[in-house]
Amino acid sequence: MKTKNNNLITLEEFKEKNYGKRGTKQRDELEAGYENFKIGVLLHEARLEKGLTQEELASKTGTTKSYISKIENNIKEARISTLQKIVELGLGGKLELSIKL
Amino acid sequence: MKTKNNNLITLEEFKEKNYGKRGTKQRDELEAGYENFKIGVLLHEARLEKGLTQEELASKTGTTKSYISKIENNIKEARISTLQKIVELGLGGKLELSIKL
DNA sequence: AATATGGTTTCTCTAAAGGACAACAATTAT
DNA sequence: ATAATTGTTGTCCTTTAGAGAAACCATATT
Repeated sequence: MKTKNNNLITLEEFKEKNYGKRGTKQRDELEAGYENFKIGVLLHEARLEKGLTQEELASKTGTTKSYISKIENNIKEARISTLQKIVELGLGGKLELSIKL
Repeated sequence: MKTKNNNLITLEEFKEKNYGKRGTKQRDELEAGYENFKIGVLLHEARLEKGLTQEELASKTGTTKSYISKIENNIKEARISTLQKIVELGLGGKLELSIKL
């Protein structure tokens, strides 16, 4: 039996790693949804929920795990169309975008 | 008195022009929210609500009206960060993004 | 007819970013 | 210890965003 979620870090660990502990400015802004888009967190979260590795997600989408990693860590800003592809083909989900006035 | 909304085409006209009349495949997909993001429509709609011209929106954002036009017509795919800038600085709104699983 | 306004389209150009590949680090299992 | 799995990071090449300016079209106004 193939063990899943072996080395998958938790969302909390991920957030702390990238944005610091709760209580710090950056982290609070993230939780509140302010600041720049942290699409990486969204994607990371969604991937965890599906129990997929970066590699699995990548292969489903025709991209690479390194690229997935960079998106999740906000090192690269993926195109909307690319995000869409990843979310739909890779996660079977839907990317939603709206403008609040 | 400066007349506003002179030559602003309506959203319906805009959609019909770019995606065809209601009942056509492409247009129906648009209305249903499927297919690629029609972020252009969202932006166009938001701009109309604010009663701004492309030029006004452009100058507030430090970009050009030709660029705004291209985004609205899905000729260029704006970066998320750029969209954010336009929505926040230009329209005083907020760009929202989410992943639905 | 001419002028003004709003929008579309075409062109050129360059700095920036997308995205792939491979090597690397870190954790866990054997 | 070592091998396997997951994720990160450095390098590299190619594509494109986005600026800038211009011409063009449509509609409305004088």
